[in-house]
Parts: sequence; structure tokens; C-alpha cells
Amino acid sequence: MQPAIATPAIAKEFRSRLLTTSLRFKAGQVIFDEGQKATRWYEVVRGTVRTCRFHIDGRRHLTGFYFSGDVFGADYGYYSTAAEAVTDVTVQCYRVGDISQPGQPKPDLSEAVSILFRAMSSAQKYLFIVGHRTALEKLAAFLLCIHNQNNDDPHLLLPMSRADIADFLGLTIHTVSRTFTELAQRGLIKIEGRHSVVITDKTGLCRLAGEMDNFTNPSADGPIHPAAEFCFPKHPNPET
Amino acid sequence: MQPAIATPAIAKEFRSRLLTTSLRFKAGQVIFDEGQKATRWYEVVRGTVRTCRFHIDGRRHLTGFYFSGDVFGADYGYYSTAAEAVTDVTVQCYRVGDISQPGQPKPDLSEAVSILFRAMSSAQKYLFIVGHRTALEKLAAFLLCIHNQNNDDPHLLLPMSRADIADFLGLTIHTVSRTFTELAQRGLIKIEGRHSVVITDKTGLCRLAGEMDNFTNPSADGPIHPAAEFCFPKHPNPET
DNA sequence: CGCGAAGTTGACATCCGTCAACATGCGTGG
DNA sequence: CCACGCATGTTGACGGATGTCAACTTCGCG
Repeated sequence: MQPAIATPAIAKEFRSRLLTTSLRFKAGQVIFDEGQKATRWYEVVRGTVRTCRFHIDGRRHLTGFYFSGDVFGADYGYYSTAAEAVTDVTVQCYRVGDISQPGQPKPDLSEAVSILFRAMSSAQKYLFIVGHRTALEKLAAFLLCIHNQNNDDPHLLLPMSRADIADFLGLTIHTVSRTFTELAQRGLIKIEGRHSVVITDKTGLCRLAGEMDNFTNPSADGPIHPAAEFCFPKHPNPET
Repeated sequence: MQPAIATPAIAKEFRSRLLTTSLRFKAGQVIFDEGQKATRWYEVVRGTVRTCRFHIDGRRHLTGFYFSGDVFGADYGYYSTAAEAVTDVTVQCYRVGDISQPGQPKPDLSEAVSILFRAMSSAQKYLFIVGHRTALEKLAAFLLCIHNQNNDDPHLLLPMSRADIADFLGLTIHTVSRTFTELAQRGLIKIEGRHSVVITDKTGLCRLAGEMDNFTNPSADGPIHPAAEFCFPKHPNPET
């Protein structure tokens, strides 16, 4: 798992330069719908938000959870997912028009770029979680992700339902439930109610999730271009 | 599946305002490593790139494929994945410093924002694919994604290996292989070699993938805030 | 022609989805 | 405060899908 994404200083500094609106939604309310024109993006101030799509057969598929400080709705053109409030939430709403309309006076876009970088990191993180093979691995990675977002507090609050977790991890609520109890039986977590879990063996969870524990590669600190630079193709490859 | 992400006009227009370097890598070469400082981001000019992470047990996990026009490496802080050339590739390399160093003269960041939006859309798309439950659904969604990126040409070039596809979808090469033949037996695709597939029944593939065929929601064209706006919490919820 | 890498296919075991039953928690109303 | 009902969550049995292991085939390259 990559380190928790702290709000970059630059974003705080320039926050006032983008026009924002503060909004509140009650638990379960829709913030925007799939297919709507993506005219705004959002930052969670308080509470939890989920993004989801629906298959034609009615099955739901969640593509992300967003907590305080996270960004969602940064889509190009049309929203590819809907966004719903998991709990009562307060969000800050940024207008896309502020950056894409050539005529308008432009605010400092450093903040926008910074926000989008954070959103990218979040999406990458989720891709890694969902890509795991077994239910144990997926749930372990999921819990570690929440853990990191909560400043490594072993007491986790899981505001979402089992169904939400299942639809996010590509499992059923039954498997999610069974896997929770198995993690508890293995002594990795302690379940303290529907929305509360304590991590009792973080190393064990990391091993299950297959993650290097807080590993970064400080030696390779970004040389100009690690490998060869201008190398000409020797044998043809199938490519576009 | 969301519509293919066309390169926005604004990006083309302002392309020259960001400093870029054009680089080439041979098939298999590493472009950047997981854990390196994320000092650059990249756009594929020609060829195919994959991003990947490794579990502690050595298993590989791909988080994305990037084709001509796609953006990768837009990470905050450190690269959360490595990037490797699937085929011989030409990439354009953007320096992060160009937008985050306050002292420097700032280029027009509209392009950067536009690029990041596209990268976000791509990540969302991949999340949707990997989140499917069965191997058939995953592979169907994957093929449709490639299909859309190729301007809906039914002839698909799959430059990556079966192992790449497996590590991306969270399956094994055996299951991927079996699923390919099953899709062919069902008459949905025609396999024309290791790196070439023809889609013979797009509707059937869409049904498998659970996607609304090119569905957008033009009626709901983004009202200010679909649901209630300022609503105060009635009952306490577990949240951060 | 021969070798190794990549891909395919089959047999079998395991994991997870399905179905069903039950337990728990929560809100409402008595 | 308790009774009730519904939504949510848990657990078990079973079958099907997928990982594992193994054998074979195909392809590309020397």
C-alpha cells in the first residue's frame, strides 16, 4: 500500500483561488448521476461518499470510497459513475468551467493540478486493491487502505455497509461476511460491531495483501530516464 | 463502457506550452520504477505501456495499459507503480516541476488539467473492468475497452501477452486462455493469432460485460445539485 | 531443424457464488 | 419499556467457476 496521501501544502495555500460551493447531502442521497455532464468536481469535507455504476442486469458496482480530503467526480465529458452519500456528508464543489473556459479569467491552476494528482493516486490505490485474487487478499488490502487513510489508527470506522464493500471488491456480501470472520479467527482483526474493526496484526494483514510494508525506493530517486533513452526498434512488434 | 476518450482540442492547442521530451524505449524496458520520486509524467505517442506492482510473494499485478494518447505516471509524491514498455514505444515526458515550482514561469496549466482528466477517466474505466465478477465478464469488458480505444474497429490488436492480461484482470493465464476460447465458441469473437482478435458480436459482448451500449443520460444535463442542497443531519452516523 | 517461450487444453482441488435459514440490530408503535 | 417487523448481517450446504498441476501444441528465432 502506498503511503497515505496527505493534503499537499500547495492546495491549502491556494484554496481560495478556485470558486467553490459548500454543500450537504444526507446519507443515501445522490450527488450526481452516471451519464450527466461532468460540470463539477468535488472534495469531501466531512463524511463518506461512494461512486457507483449499474450493470444492465441491475447489479451494482462501486468504483471508490471517498473520505475527508478525497476528490471525486473528476471526469472528462460525462460522469462515468454516479456519486452517492454513504453517510451525511459535507462536500466542496469545484466548477470545471473555471478552468476550461478560455474567456474567463483563470485562477491559479496549481491547486486543480494538485487535486487531480491526489484523485489519480486514489484511483491507482483502488485498482491495486480490486486486482487481488482471493477474497482474503482483497479484504486485507481494503482494510489496510482505510487504515492508512485514518492516519494509521488501528481502530477503523467502516461507515459503508457489507453490501457496499462487496460491490466494491467484486464479491458477495456472504463472502465478505465470511472473510471478515476468518480474518478475526486468524487473529488479524477484531470485529467490534458492524462499522468498527480493530487491526490487531498489521504485519499479517500486509502479508495477506501482498504489500511491502511502507516500502519506497529512496535509492532510485528519479534519474533522468532509468533505462536507455533513444533506442531504435530492431524487430517489428504488433502495435497500433 | 464509457465512450472513447478523444484527445480534447484544448490539449492539442496548448501542447507546446509545456516542456516535453520525446523518448523511446524498447519492448520490455522499464520506464520508471515503483517507489521512485514521481518527477515526470508521460504520454504515449506510439506503442503500448503497462504499469505494474509486485506483491511480496513475487506475483505481479498490472494496473493499466496505455496506448497512443494515453497518460501514465501522474502520481503524487512517489510512483505507486512501475511502468514498462509492452512494445517498442515512443513517449512524451512532462516534468512535474514545471507546474509545482512556484518560482518558475508557469505555463498554461489548462493542458495539464486536461491531461489529468483523461488519465482519471482511464483509471475509472479500468476500475470498472477489474471489478467484474466472472472471467467472462472481465475479458468481455477488457476487449470492449480496447475496442473503444481503437475507434470501434472490430479488428483488435492485443500487443500484450496472455500473462499481462491475466495479471491485469486478476486471473491466471489458463483462465484467460480458456475464456478466450469460450468467447470464440459462443461466436462473440474470432481469434486470429496471439495478438489479433475480431469482435463478431459486439452486442453480445456488451451484454456479458453488463454495459449499457453507448448509454449517456442527456436528459439529466447537470442541474446545479440534483438532490437537496443544504440539509442538516437528523440522526448521527458513524463517520470520520 | 531444434530449442525455448508462450499458449492451449484437461483433470482435479479449492474458493466463492447461490440458496436457504437464522441472528442481530434498529426504528416504530403500542 | 417492550413487542414487533424489517433491514442488515452471519452461517451452513452445495454446486459451479477458477486456480493448480501437468501435458501437449504452437510460434518465433537461432
